[in-house]
Amino acid sequence: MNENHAAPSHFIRQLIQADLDANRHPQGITTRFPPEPNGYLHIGHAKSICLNFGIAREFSGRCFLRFDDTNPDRESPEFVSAIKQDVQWLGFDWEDRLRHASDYFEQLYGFAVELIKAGHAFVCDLSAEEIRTTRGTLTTPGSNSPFRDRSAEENLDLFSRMRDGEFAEGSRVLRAKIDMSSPNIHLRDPALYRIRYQTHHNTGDQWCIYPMYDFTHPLSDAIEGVTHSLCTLEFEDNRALYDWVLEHVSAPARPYQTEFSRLSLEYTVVSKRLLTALVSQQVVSGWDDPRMPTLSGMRRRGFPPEAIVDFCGRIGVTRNQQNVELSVLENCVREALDPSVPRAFSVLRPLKVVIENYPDDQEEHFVAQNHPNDASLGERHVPFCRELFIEQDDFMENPPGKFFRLAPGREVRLRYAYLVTCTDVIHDENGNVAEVRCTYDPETRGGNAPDGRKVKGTIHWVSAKHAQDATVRLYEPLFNDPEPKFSSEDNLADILNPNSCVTIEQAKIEPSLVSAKPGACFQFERLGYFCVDPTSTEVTPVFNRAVSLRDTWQRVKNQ
RNA sequence: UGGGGUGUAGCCAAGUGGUAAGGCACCGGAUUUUGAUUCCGGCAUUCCCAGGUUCGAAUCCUGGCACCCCAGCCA
Repeated sequence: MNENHAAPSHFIRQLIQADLDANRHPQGITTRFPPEPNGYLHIGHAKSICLNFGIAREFSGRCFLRFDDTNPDRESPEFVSAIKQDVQWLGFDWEDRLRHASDYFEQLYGFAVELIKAGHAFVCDLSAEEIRTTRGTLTTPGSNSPFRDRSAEENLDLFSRMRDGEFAEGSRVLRAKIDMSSPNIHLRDPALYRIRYQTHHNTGDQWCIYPMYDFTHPLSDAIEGVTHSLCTLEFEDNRALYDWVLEHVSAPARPYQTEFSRLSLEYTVVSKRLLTALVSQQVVSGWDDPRMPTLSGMRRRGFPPEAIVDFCGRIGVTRNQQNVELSVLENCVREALDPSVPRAFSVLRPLKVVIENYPDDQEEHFVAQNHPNDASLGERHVPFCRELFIEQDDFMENPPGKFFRLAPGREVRLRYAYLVTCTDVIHDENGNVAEVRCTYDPETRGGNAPDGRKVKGTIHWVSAKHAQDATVRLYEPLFNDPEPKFSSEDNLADILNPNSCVTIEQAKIEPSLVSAKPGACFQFERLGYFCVDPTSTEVTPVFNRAVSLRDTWQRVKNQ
C-alpha cells in the first residue's frame, strides 16, 4: 500500500474538515453506504465504500450500511448477504449500524401523512402514462394533475386506503405538490409512493405501498443522523427534492447531500443492468466470474482487497468525469502481491526438452527461493531429471536479435538448475517444433559457470517426470472497446472479447503447487500472479491468473 | 433549444492571486539467476479558447467552445 503517500486532499475531505472546524457537528460526523440489494457490488461501489467508511474512520465518525430496499420487484436476500460479505472483505465494519430503508417504512408513512396534512402532497389517479405526458419536456413546462387540489381529508382517506390494499397496482400514487413548471424536472410533482403487491424480502406482505427513492433517502439519512450524504453526480438534480422533503416534514435531523463523480474503468462496465444481463445470458459463469468487475469476481480472480482499497485512494474523489485506465488497477494488484506472494514454476504451453548428456535414471533437486527479495518466505526443493518442459515461447528456431532465450546453438540458464545448450530440434510431421535436445554443463549446478561466462537468458522449467497437470485460466478484458457502449438491443457477442478467458487444460506445475488451497496466491515466475480457484482440487488444480507480470520483452518484440 | 454540472500531460489528480505536486502510462539508464522487482533520470514555459483586471492569473471578471447528467409509479 502507499503509506508513504499522504492521503490526497479531495474536496469532500476539505468540506468535512471545514464543517468540523466550524463546530457544526459536535457529535462527530456520520455517513452511510446505501446499496440497493438488486445485484452484486462492483468496483464503482468500492469507491463509494472506501469514501464513506474511510472518511468516517478518518474523522472518528460513524458509517451505516443501509440497504436501500424500497423496490421489492428487484431485490433479494441473496444480494443482501453478498453485499455484506463484500463490504467486510474490503476491510470495513458497520458494527451495530446495519439498517434497511424498509426498517423505516412506518416512520416514512407518518412523514407522508404530515406532508398531506400540510397540503404538500396529494393522491393522484392519473395513470403512469398520463403522468408522463403531463410532465412536460426538458424545454416545456408540465401541467397540473386534475387531482392536485383534493382536500387534505380526501387525500388522507385515499392514502390510508392505498395502504389497506383497496386499489389496484398502478391506479394511484402519492405525489408531492411542488411545481409543474419547474425547470428542474424532479420538482414537477414527483411520485412519493406507489402501489405494489409484491412480497418484500424484509417486510414480507406487510406493505402494498412502497416509498420512492427521493422520499426515502433524505428521511433515512435524517433518521440515522447522517451528516454527510455522499452520492454520485447523477443525483445532483435530485438534491433540490432531497432538501424539499427535509424542509417540509418534521425530520429529526438535517443532513446535506454532496455529489462526486462515479468511476468508470477502461474495458469494463459498471451498469447493474448490463452486469445482470451478462449473468443471466450466461456470458459469464456468474456474478463471481473472474472477468466481472464485481468485488466477488475480483476476489476470485485473485485481487487482494488492499489492492482495491489502494486503487480507490489513488484515483481520488472529484466531480470530473473519471475514466481510469486499467493499468492503474493492475499496478495496484502487482504492488500488493509482489512483496508477499511465494514464487513457483509452472509451464503453460509445454515444449519438451531432453538433456542428452544427463543420465536417464538420474534425478536431483535444487533449492529455490520462495521470494528473491525476502528470505523469510523460505525455500523449496524443485526436482530435476533428463526430460523437462519449458515454455514454447522460450524457444525460437530463428530468433530475432534481442531474443535471449533458447535457440539452436544458444546457451541459457534453467533457473536454479544448470546452463544448457541447444544442440538439436526435432519437428513433427507438420514441421512444428516437437522437441528440443540440449546438453547441460555439469559444472554449472545451481546456475553459475565456474569460468565466469555470462548467460543473459534465464528461463523457468518443470521436470517432466514430476510435474502435474493443472487447469490454468488466463484473462483479458471482457469487452473489446475501452469504453463499451451497449443498449438492450445490442447483441452482446459483438462487443465481447472472444479471448477474455483462455483455459489451458494441461499446464504443467511443479509438485509443491499441487496441494495449494483455494484462495492461495503465487507468482508463477515470468508469467504472472495466479490464485487457486475455489473449484480446485489436488486431482485437478485450477489456477486463475490475476494479472501478468510487466513484460518488457513483449514491447520489444512488438516494435 | 430548459435546468444542473465539468474542463490542468495519454489516463487519474494536487493546486484556493506569488510563478504547474504526486500516481499510472511512456522513454532512457544502473543493478538483477524472473526481459520481474528495486534504483536513478526524462516527461505541461503552461492549465478548453478569446479578451480583460493585476507588479503578478490555472486561480478573479466577461464572452465563447466542448463534454456529461435530468422528461421511471428505478435507484
